[in-house]
Amino acid sequence: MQLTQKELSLKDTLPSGQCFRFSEDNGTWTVKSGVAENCRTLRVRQEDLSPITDDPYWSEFFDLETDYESLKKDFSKVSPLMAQACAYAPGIRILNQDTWEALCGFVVSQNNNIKRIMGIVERMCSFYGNGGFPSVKSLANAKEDDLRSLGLGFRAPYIVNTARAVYDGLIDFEVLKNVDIDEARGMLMTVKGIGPKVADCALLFGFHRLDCFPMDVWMKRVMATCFAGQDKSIFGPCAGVAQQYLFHFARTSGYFDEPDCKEN
DNA sequence: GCCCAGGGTGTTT
DNA sequence: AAACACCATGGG
Repeated sequence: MQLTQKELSLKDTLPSGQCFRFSEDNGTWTVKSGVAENCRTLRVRQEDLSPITDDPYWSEFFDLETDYESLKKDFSKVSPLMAQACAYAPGIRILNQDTWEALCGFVVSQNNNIKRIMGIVERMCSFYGNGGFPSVKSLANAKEDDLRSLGLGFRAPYIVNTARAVYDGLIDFEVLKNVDIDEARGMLMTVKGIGPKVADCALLFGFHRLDCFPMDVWMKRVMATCFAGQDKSIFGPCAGVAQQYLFHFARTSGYFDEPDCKEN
């Protein structure tokens, strides 16, 4: 399979707040995914994406099966701003990540910034995962003080709660994958420390539920400013994909620095 | 010093 | 149900 930068942009996809274990050095990207001994490492450059196209695991990770050209075409009809967001970074894709890693990572993300999230996750991987992401069991048995020493702060008990809920079977990924989206959301939110935003991010990036539409501070800004009185339904059944284009555009383009953009 | 960050919980109106 | 304080921590 041939891929162009328009179809997959590493620089627009990896640092767009979906995943927290990647780095870039002189054009070479390193991505890690998965728990402990099953952790995989990808090294790839934009000029040669064959390490992704030749490997089924990474092809799925970067969601190569979904037709993003078709989605962007439909999104662009919604409004000029949506069209602008699609054109701004057309190579964004929704990552299909390890479920547990995504869920846990977005518990870390709350009231936090992406740079610091990445540092915390990296320290968690060193401390508990021998370089891979910490297993459910290791975090279910973790001491809160250890987690606080890694920088988790008030999120420390939330991590333990989440891990225990999964370890004890209260949260069952196989069940969550097969139930209605609102039910899945509700089940995740029974954990103290998982609210609507974290649940939506986990479902979008860890369960590949493309209709989930996480509303963080940036998306609240976008919707209030440019889609007042409307909701995710205007973007159709894959609204979560539109959300990622809007999120990345809002956060990196500077467009929303001075809110004079009502009519778009 | 202040405000913010891919928020959530608990309490007060 | 909507508004608010509070939560740890580092960067601007």
